[in-house]
Amino acid sequence: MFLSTSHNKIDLKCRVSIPASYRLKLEKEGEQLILFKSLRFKCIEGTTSNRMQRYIDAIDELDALSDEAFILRMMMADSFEMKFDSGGRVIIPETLINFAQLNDKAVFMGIGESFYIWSPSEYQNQYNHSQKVLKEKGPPKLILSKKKILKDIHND
Amino acid sequence: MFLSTSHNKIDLKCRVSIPASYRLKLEKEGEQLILFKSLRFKCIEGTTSNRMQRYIDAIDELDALSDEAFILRMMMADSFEMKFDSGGRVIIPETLINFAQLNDKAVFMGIGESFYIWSPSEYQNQYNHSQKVLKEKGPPKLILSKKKILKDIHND
DNA sequence: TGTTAACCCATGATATCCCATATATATGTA
DNA sequence: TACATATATATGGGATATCATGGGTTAACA
Repeated sequence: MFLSTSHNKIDLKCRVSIPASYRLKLEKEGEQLILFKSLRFKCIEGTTSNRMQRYIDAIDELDALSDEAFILRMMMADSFEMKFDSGGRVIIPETLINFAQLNDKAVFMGIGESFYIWSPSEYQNQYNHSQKVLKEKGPPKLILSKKKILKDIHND
Repeated sequence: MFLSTSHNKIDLKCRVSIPASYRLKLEKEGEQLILFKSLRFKCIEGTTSNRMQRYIDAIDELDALSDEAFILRMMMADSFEMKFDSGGRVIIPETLINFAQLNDKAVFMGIGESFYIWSPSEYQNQYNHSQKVLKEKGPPKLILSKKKILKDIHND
């Protein structure tokens, strides 16, 4: 799983080190790393080629003119397969840099089957927001029920 | 998989570079590149010879006189097997250039098992549409088949 | 003989590779 | 605990290969 948070530097060549623990997961599973524009947030999302393949398979099962198919195709078009250099870095495509408004710092946030790459300021916004919700509404309930899990996956 | 988007130039000889990552996929799988008129959009569709073979096989499964079979045969008739030059370019057949109304620019849009070649303006339409849908309806919910999701939960 | 595809080589921009160094984490020792 | 050493990770920069593109020359063919 992709877990933990780390703040890494983006150098002048748009290179950034992917956290070693993320790399290890990919390596163990023999997976490629895919980066794409998040459908929900102003951030980059990273996941395995295997998981991306499942989205691709889903396209074939949809009506090609449906709204879902349009969005999924655009998601694929905004996806990139990453290659690591010997130091475990990747070059983040310009499209994604612009989309997530990244400068010289990237915040990696592991969320299980995928991870997010935020600009420090967007990350702070999201963090503050979640703290606020936590304070107002209390911790989420029923987090392990099957219903909730299905709902989460569908919203994913 | 075919992923990512790139804007390449069509020169005076109707040559255009196929994105290197697409070529790599074809090469790794020992596949030829097939281009044909999209059945649904004003664009060229590209895929592997293997996938095209599956379309052909599908015809045999259908009632020979059905509309579906007819449409698939029409698709075959306007399909072209591409040859690469030493620089990774192909010459796009005039029929396809006209069909997709291409001029001096081609937008390659990878969508997994295949890719589209759009004129910049048609691509922009497609992009705008998907952004509009995303904004109005939010990310698609039922994108992964239920069978797979249940299987994944049990495997977790 | 004219048209067009196939082949060849050139070039600027950029990604990839390689090696060096800095920082962080872990391990060992007093 | 304090400090030193070792190992893993993150970062910097220069050399080299690759990519997208342009243009010319030869080969195929009607």
